[in-house]
Amino acid sequence: MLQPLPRSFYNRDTVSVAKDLLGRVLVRRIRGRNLGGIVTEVEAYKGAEDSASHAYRASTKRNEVMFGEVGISYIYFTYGNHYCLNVVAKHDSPAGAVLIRAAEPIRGVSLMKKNRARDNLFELSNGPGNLTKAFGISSEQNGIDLTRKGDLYLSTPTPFRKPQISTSTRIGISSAKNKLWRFFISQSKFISRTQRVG
DNA sequence: ACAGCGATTGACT
DNA sequence: GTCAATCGCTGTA
Repeated sequence: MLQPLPRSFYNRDTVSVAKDLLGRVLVRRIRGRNLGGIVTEVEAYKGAEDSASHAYRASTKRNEVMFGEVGISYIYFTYGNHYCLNVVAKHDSPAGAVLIRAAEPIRGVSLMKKNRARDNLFELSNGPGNLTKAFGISSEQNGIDLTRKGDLYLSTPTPFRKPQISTSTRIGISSAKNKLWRFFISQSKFISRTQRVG
């Protein structure tokens, strides 16, 4: 039985949580079917100290969960097309979240292929927008408590070995480009496209 | 009220 | 490699 990661897991520095999420499993239950994927790529976003973060300025309708309790999902809509999944994670700071950018599908692959209208295993959840589409995640899942064993949570697979981690700058941002807050499993083939260096 | 653009993607040259 | 799609958020008026 896979138990959700506890609240304390997310009550740490955002960057530490981001790295520690690599190799964990994302679980999604949708209409009685289960989907699962090993997290392979993440990015950390902080608050007032991070100009690339949605929480760089004050709390708004969109980013309010980033200022709230840790272990809660933060899902936003972007580029008129895509949803991105984050987990609120921070310690002694007002806001912070980890963007889940890619995963290796391990359960419910056929449904993911249907959701993505694609057959290639490596293209199902290789990017934040693709991942949410494969897992059937939209703004309806914003604000979910990921420490409860519900329709969406993160857990530790068995067996679990801490993966080797590569680091880089974050993708698609126009400020704070110097921060090395993107982390991914070294050599993984399940990484957002053209970003596999390392 | 409105212009500009984004934590992206897929199609195309 | 390059670029359009698409709409909600944000800053400015």
